[in-house]
Amino acid sequence: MEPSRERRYAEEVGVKLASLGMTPAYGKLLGWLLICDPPSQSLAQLSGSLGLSKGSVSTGMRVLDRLGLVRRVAAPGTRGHVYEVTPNALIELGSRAGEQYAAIRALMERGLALLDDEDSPRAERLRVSRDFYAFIEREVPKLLEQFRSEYLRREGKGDG
Amino acid sequence: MEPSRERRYAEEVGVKLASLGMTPAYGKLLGWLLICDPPSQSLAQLSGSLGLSKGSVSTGMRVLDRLGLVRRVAAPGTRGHVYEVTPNALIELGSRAGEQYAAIRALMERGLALLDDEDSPRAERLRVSRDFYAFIEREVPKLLEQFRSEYLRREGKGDG
DNA sequence: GCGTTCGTTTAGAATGTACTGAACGTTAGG
DNA sequence: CCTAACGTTCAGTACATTCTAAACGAACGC
Repeated sequence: MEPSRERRYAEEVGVKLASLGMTPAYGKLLGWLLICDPPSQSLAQLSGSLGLSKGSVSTGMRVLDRLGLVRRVAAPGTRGHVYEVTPNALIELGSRAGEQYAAIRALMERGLALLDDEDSPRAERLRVSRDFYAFIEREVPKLLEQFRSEYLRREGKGDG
Repeated sequence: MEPSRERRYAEEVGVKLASLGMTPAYGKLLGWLLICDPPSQSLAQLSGSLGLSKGSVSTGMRVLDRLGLVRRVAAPGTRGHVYEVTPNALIELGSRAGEQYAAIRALMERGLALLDDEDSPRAERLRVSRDFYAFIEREVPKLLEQFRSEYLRREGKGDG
């Protein structure tokens, strides 16, 4: 049987997120939760729809949960839970990029400390890099805040 | 024999860049070129200093070259070439992040197209994400330009 | 024109990663 | 208490990646 368009979309998101450090299976889960109907699904549903083992779904959801991309909610009536993507999941994801920049800046500092003379021409390559990442590190949070106030606040949206 | 501080630094950079999609060996090469003395080194020197095979260094330098992080220069006198890191290597690297954002935005668009009604509440999660990445995609180039004019131009630096 | 040095390419080995499947708690209803 | 549904954990396997080593090509000095 041909996989559905929705299924293939989840697959694509999985591939993309894999290239960003997540595993394909976990990215697939996130992709599916972005478009699935109903938007909240149980472990069994996810496992079935995506052809993943219960184990993969279980650990996958835990990982996504700890990253703040997904959340468990108690399912009313039936026992057990149901998972759904958080409204700002991908914003959360994008915001995290800032940490990477900080790590690189730290590496540049360490490199400079290694050279005899931080002011020598030889140290130029490291100084420029450090200053660049320091700049990014400083500006990115401002950018995020700008988006929040210009967009989210204007539209009166929250993340529950 | 205990590895030198420089060698260990290269190693660290390798690990970090590996977490960003590069392979450890290639990241190691870049790390070494950031701090080594002399700053331009031959394939044989790199291979020896870092304990990598000639093959790894050869392909690694080609990859780094195509990414604009490193360049070959003809060595005067002796036959053969010599490699050095470009002054703005890590800036180049950081700037490339913008492409990732564009790819994610495209994915969000595709997701929206998959839903029956793009304006439905169900589509909210995707709309917000799309708008966020579009915002970032728009703002990041401005930020890079800002850095160039405020820092590089002020200091009168170029990348040859 | 040969020998030597420099660099590239590729097959293969070693290592690491992602996912499954099955065994194991846990909770709730009958 | 017993059974069944639900979820978690973990050992093992299949797969992919990374690096090496060795064969190969190209350029220069003699």
